[in-house]
Amino acid sequence: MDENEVASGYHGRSTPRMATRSTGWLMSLVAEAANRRFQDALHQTGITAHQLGVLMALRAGPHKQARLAEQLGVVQPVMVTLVNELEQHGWAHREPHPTDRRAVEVHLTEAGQAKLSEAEAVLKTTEDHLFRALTPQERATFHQWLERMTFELEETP
Amino acid sequence: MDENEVASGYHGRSTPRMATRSTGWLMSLVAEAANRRFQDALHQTGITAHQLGVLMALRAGPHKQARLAEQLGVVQPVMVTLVNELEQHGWAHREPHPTDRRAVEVHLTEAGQAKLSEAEAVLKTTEDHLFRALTPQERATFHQWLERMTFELEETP
DNA sequence: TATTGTTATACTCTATAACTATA
DNA sequence: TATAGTTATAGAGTATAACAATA
Repeated sequence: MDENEVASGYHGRSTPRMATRSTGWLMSLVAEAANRRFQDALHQTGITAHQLGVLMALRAGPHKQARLAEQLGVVQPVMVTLVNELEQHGWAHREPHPTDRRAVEVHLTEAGQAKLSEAEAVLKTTEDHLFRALTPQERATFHQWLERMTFELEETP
Repeated sequence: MDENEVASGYHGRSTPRMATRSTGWLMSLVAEAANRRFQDALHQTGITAHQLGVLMALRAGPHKQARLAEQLGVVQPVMVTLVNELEQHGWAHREPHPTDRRAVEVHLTEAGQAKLSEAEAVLKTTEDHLFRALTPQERATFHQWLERMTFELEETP
């Protein structure tokens, strides 16, 4: 990244210390590093972020595949692959839908629940490490500010 | 996104208000929205984030293509395409390297400088709008905390 | 022998189309 | 007519291989 870089949605690999770093650029940089760590941490448990997203949705109860795709913001063909993967790992399984014979109902298995707990524990550890530069109070304030920003983002796109 | 989602590097499209949102997940969410806005803003000026990154690097002076690729963290074939695009727009041009006959030297043109200024102005506006939920003081503190986090991230990967 | 630029190729992710079956 | 699931296909973005010219 060059010396006069500002927020651009683009991040180079090398990040020498420099004078001008806009807040938005910094945030993207940190978030990118965070996502990388989260994904690495998940990788060690053998699950992907997408797969984990499905397991999280399934914790609320069985879902139709189409509902899962809708909730997670992916198209149906992607969800087919995801549920296939979950079934191969034994973390979820398909059952015929009780009332709609077109649909399948995706269920969370016990192994899936265990993997879910494992993944979330790993993510919590990763997150604590990520925010270790902030005191608990600072981190709470940081969280509040992010909440405010998302609120505004949702109100006025 | 489901109700019990935590930081995972994955973000669904729909984001209903829910109880548990980890700080890391929130930050990724906001950063993702930020990047989307930055890219949309850039799109209106007709430049991509990657192209802008190259122009920013070129502001410090002419560069070899290989150095540009290195600095921006892309492989050389990608940089070939990027410089081609920049030349087509007239924002940069290749010249033979004065001492190394293998290399080309990429120069920023006046049109490139103008586009650079235009893009940065648009990004500044976008960023101000993005952080409008924070007071100037809060934003300054937010910035400091991010700086601290990046410092720690660089120290202990 | 290593580096520069380039082209060609492969791979990953995601998006779209098309099809069957049910509603 | 619309929806659910699936398969096949296409596209964007990125990574790798191979090459010629030069260091």
